[in-house]
Amino acid sequence: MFQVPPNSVLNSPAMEHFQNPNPYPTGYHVSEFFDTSDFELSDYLVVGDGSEGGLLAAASDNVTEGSTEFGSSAPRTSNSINFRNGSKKNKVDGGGFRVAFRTKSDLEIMDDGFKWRKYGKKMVKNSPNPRNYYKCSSEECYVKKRVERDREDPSYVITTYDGVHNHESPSVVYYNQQPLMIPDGWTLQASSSLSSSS
DNA sequence: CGCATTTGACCTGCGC
DNA sequence: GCGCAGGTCAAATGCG
Repeated sequence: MFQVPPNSVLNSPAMEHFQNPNPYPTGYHVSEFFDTSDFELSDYLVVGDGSEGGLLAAASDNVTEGSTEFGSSAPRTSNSINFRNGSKKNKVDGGGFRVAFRTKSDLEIMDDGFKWRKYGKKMVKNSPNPRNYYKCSSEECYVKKRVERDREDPSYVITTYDGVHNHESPSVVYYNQQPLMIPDGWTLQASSSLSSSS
């Protein structure tokens, strides 16, 4: 079931960006933007905001700062799967930050409220599973995401978002009309409190 | 027929 | 400078 993210992560500048203003509306947590009946959100990792070097925060028992792979015990090579800030090009498009999720799911395509266009697929070293590349199909929106299966446990899917949507999700209208539902174990913090607490 | 996906080629950065 | 690996492009293909 859901794990409670450490407050250090929730209060991080990147998470503030993540909750507000986009891609998700103020006050809602990301989990509410996935159909959680199909998968288990187990880990997530904010790996950079695109403006500073290095990791911003790491969450869950399996992720430690300095080891940017989710629960991997495999030795790292210089070019193994990594979530270094900026990756190889040291650049994050789409306005900003990068956040990665590790989710238990049979489905690699999850409806997060945005429309994505696949533009690439690549076999990556040290992993039997291909990595898929998607761009937001909205005009003037340059957010990208990468989706791949966890090589340690193929039942998990790792999704990495690059950037911030500059438009609202089609689902925002729907969610704004719904009563606020918070999954057990999650805390809800308004973005204003996040701002003032820093 | 239009649009999304596939997939091989190409580009770029990094380590040796 | 060279080779490797990740990321992107774009023509071909498939599907509704």
